[in-house]
Amino acid sequence: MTNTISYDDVLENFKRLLKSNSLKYTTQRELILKTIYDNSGHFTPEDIYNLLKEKYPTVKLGIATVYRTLTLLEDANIVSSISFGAQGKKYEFGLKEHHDHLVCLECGGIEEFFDETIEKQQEEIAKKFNFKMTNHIMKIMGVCSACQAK
Amino acid sequence: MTNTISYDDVLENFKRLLKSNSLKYTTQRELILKTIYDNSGHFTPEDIYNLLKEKYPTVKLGIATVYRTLTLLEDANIVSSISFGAQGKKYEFGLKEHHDHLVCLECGGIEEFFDETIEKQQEEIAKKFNFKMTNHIMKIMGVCSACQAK
DNA sequence: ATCGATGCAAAAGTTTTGCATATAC
DNA sequence: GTATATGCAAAACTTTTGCATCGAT
Repeated sequence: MTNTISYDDVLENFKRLLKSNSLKYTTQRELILKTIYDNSGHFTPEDIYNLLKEKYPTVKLGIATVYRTLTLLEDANIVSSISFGAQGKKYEFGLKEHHDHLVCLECGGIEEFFDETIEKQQEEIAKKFNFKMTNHIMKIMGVCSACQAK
Repeated sequence: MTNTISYDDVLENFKRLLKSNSLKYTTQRELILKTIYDNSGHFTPEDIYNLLKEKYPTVKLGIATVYRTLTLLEDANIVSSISFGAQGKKYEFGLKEHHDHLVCLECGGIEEFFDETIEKQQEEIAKKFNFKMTNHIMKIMGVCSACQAK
């Protein structure tokens, strides 16, 4: 699923956000944001930490900073988190087109999809329960095409 | 959402399961199962531990047993677990009619619903992706009717 | 009497916090 | 120069495991 916004725009927005909150623009914050933007996957804080350690061995980085930055980015609605069962909480770039997930129980892989019928029906349900919907999550669990073939 | 089976039947099935696997029927296992059956809510392992400690102060019980029993019950498809965001993994009785969840972000309350259109559409999506669906989860997050009125 | 279950405490894993230092502004 | 961010290590949680003992069969 493609991102709806270019990285330059994301970065500019992020800088503006930092400035308006008297927060500082640091190398660590930029790299964490870039990692989540570039990789279409879904990452745990530790995944991101390891990826960055490997890719930029010279940059000083602590796991605490990853946690702190993810919280910051989530509050700013730049990334979103989602719990994938036993695997724990994962983060993904939040400014994609809205989509839901197919989670493979064999390989842990995640595919994304979007379905108009389901989107509409969710609104109907919220209305029926007089529920003010801010977000929704739908996950289909099973065995992906590739793993069935194994 | 009502349970589709009486507690007596649940207990009988559980005893049969234990027997056929050379496992033992213990007070702790029965109390944990009963707690999940009786309370329509969604519990963390610690919730269950605290509830039982309070209700049956004389029964010896360790948190490890709660974890072990929940794993056992989940493997046997008697309870099911679901991750509710930051709140971590929660367990609920699994032999209810199938349903999905409305999660209130204000009060943490959970309402259940069932929608035929969504069920059908999920099967369509799985088919489209050649995905062998074993389970699915859908959560609508927002503010419940009661909290909007506050 | 046997074999699995339990509680406890230790260990492993994950996330948060305090603090001295480093860095952006 | 000042205020915030960072890394590190310690602390706080959550979940799992090893082991001696207990209890169901």
